[in-house]
Amino acid sequence: MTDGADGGTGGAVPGAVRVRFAPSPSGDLHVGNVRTALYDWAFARRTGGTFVLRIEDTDQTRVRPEYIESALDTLRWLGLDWDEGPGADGPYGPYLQSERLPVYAEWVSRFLADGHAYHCYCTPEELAQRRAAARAAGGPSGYDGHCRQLTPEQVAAYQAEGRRPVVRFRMPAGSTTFTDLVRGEVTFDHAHVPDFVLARADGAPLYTLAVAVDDVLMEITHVVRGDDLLSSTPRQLAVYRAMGVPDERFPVFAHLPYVLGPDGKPLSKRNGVVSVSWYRDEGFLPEAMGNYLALLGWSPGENRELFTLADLAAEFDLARVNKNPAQFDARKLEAINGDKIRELKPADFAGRITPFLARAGLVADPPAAAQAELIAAAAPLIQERIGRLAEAPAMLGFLFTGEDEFTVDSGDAARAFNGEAGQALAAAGEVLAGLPSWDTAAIEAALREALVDKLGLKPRAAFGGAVRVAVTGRRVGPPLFESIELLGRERTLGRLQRGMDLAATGI
RNA sequence: GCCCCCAUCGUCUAGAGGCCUAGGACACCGCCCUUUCAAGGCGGCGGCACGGGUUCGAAUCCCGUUGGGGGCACCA
Repeated sequence: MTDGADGGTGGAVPGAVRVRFAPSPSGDLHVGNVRTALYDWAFARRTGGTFVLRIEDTDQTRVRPEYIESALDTLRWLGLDWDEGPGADGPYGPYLQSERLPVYAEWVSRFLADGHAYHCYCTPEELAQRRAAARAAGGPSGYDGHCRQLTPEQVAAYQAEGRRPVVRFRMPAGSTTFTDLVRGEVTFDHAHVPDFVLARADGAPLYTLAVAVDDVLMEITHVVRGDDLLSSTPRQLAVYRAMGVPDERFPVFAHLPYVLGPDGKPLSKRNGVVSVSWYRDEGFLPEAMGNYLALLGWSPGENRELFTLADLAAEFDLARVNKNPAQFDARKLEAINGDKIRELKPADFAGRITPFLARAGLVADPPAAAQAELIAAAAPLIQERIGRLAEAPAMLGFLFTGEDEFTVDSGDAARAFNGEAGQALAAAGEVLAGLPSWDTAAIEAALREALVDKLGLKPRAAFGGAVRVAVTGRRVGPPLFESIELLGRERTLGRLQRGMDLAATGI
């Protein structure tokens, strides 16, 4: 089907490839869905093809409209732009299956007319009963073809009972073999591919119909999707044939291995946090999420792990996709996130933590000019100290908190305000009060002389203990001297005094 | 039960018969650096699921076992 000279998986004819990502909006996109979207996108970009986004919202009982918007949001956030789809009209739209119902209805009646499909009057109870019996007998337990050749009398009888029929596809005998770009050659005997339902009794089309019809009509050339759909592939191929599509024009399939939850079990709501939007809210960068997810089943080789979306678009190759499932590991994600955070230009980083500071109520939204200035000055102090943007408020809160609201962490205070704390705080206050120039170097020199040289404190105790807790409220935070400079003399002295009071009263 | 898929350190992976006494990353543990915490540097721990073949030679090929996953829906 690709007539390019190399004919390989990574070098199809530019412009000829059409790949689609087809989420069902019945929940937030989880890391597995997004990994699939990422590979779809990367494959399209790598081959110079078209990336199509199609929303599979045929099941009105499970679909929620708000999930469509959140899915689009998540893809945009990651930087996965689509060439056709919602908000990007193309020649094959509409791209919401719920807006394509007449198309499916048309194919249902054609299949009914030409014998590729038939009405099935079996009730769910009857099916369940026969399924159980078939399984007990040790055979395949799919639909048994009960309604394949109903006589007009039988049909009349069922209708007289008030039964409403579903439409089933008449799966031909034989077997299906296809070459999966990830799995290799796969064969299914049709004894295990039962006649499946195309449309419900009320006429609503099912995935089995819509997916095949749309892939054909939208001229999709590559179906790159999750492994869970591998065994449904023979059904799609059979529908293509029924539609009259010649074999050589069938899309090529590539089934991606599962992404498992942190516990090694399949993803589900009960299985840890796997919603991508949750990670966005926690301060993971889209760059990190994209990089990490790409690594779940693919590798650029040569021990390289850090790369950009652009790199992925240039290098992604389905032939290098692993066959085995990958377990999601939030710690590795956070490690990569830390790397990506440190790669940011300081101004960029400041801009990224700002929304988190605003959400925490530390600055206005948008920040006042003075606040923005302070953010810009303070951001570099924590850029290599946090793994998630959401950690910024705790690290910088002391700078943005008014003196009447400022509090000291009681646990940290208990550990820091001991023995010589009062003495150290007093010495620090004294030397800082008379410091001629207020800058980091001068502050450091003065505190070193007062606390280390004169009081004999170890640097660790002098700068990691009482003074730090009194000034910043916590034992962990940005470097002390820079923090004091940014805080200013007046506020610093006030906090040292409060620290002395606390130390004296034994908190 | 029947069918299909998968199998390298705890996790993600490199590895496409000799380059492997299996490399990297995360995590973990030491040490160094150091104003807390990080970051960074150095080192350590740790794996080819098992059993048969094929081959001069197997993590790499074949078969089986075991284990895991998926399907057998009027979900996708």
